Amino acid sequence: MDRAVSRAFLLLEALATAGEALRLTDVAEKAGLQKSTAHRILATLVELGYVRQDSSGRYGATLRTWEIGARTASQLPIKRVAAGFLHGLHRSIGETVSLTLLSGTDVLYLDKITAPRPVRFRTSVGSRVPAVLTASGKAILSQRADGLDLARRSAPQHELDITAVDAELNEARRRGYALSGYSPGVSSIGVAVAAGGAAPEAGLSVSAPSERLAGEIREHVIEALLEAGARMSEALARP
Amino acid sequence: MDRAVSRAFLLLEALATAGEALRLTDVAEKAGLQKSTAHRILATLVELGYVRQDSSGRYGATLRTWEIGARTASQLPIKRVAAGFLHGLHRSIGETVSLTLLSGTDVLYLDKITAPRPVRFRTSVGSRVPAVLTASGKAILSQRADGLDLARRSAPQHELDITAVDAELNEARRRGYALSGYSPGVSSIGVAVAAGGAAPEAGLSVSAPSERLAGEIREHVIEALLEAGARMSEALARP
DNA sequence: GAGCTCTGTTCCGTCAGGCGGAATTTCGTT
DNA sequence: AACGAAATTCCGCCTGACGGAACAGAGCTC
Repeated sequence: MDRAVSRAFLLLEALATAGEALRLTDVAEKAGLQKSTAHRILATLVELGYVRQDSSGRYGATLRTWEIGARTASQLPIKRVAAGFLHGLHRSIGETVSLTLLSGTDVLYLDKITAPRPVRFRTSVGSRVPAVLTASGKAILSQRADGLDLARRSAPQHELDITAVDAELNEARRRGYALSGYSPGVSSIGVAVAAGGAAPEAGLSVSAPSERLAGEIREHVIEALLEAGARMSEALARP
Repeated sequence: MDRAVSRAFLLLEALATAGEALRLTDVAEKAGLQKSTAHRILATLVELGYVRQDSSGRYGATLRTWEIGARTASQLPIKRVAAGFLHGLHRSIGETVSLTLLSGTDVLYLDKITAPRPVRFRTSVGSRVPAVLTASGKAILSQRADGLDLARRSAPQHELDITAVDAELNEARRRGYALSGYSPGVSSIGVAVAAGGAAPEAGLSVSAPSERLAGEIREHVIEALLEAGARMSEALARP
């Protein structure tokens, strides 16, 4: 366990999370390091191009991390395969559509096409949300043997009613899709995507202000999602 | 200069660039490290969650890097400001629109809304292209004092005709927009965006198959881009 | 503008821990 | 079972990371 390496990533995460440029003292404190240690490692990161120092001496993360991260993400087969389905859904529905990936007990927003009329809430690409709170997350959990366990372990601070969750997952499994409305006024509908009979890891979802997902539109959205989910699962199955 | 830190990033970049999982021997060679050194640092990265090892022992980058990079990118003011203009352009034009940022002599694709009818070429978000080869890059260079110098230093392998580039940049400065067609069959039109009279760093562009950017549509696109560029420059100027 | 304070930067003696060549284990192949 | 290639572990050497403290410098107060 190279200590300097793990400390470098501590610093990088501290800077990336901050959103604004930080003073050395603050970065050091946030990462729990001595000032001189933080200073030396930051100098290394600056030299490597991952961090830069503005004229007033403050440190901030550069886009370098984003660049190499984007390279990793763009090469994911699932993202390539999903692109066409996301476009198809977006075209036929006209609302925000997302691709999510199960990561531990959370769901990671991998890609997204936002509606022209923007939705109030903002889950940006790259963000993490407890799976049990999202529509696509619930759809994924509902089709996994360890689904209820994942739900229990995720979001403990949200004091879930686990029997209600169990019922909801059963219902979702039966119907093939799941709902969510943890953000007030915004509704989502999600389905799971699985590669060749394996436990599903990915999901597709549509989000919009609740009133725009009502009535017959809702039926249309559900139908489109179910079909996209099934087709995408097939597409993933063949190599 | 912490050696282990710089080596850790060498390894991470090697894995992110690879696209597929690599064997220890190959990663070590690609990064120019001893196998045992690479092994130790990779173990650290695995422990930190940036790398994972599949069942056959191969190493690959996880989405962790992408996650923290996305956090950095999503907090960029320029990206937030641009979102509305990108949507507006996309709605009125219906083709692929991009937001680029000058980074050294290159242009970085920061954001993008792709057309439903996809374009042949793929410059994905996060990719880097010599500024002088792109429409928005040329628009940016044309309005900078160091523009010609940046053009000369970028893409030396493309053996540019520098007098032709100079003429093109002058023309772009005069008109307010620049053109590109370095990818055969695909045309782009780009404009620069500058915050409050400073040298421009960002650009907006529209890309489409050449035949879809001809005739009166072309005039419409140019007009929309010029207006979006001007409005966005204003929006950036006020804090 | 002198004095004060708070911060970034540099220094340096100590010694933990990174280094890498080599030995060992594991795994896949014939 | 035997072989080869790769991954992993070992271990002695010694570099270079560590952090407390000293230094420099910007900004603020009175």
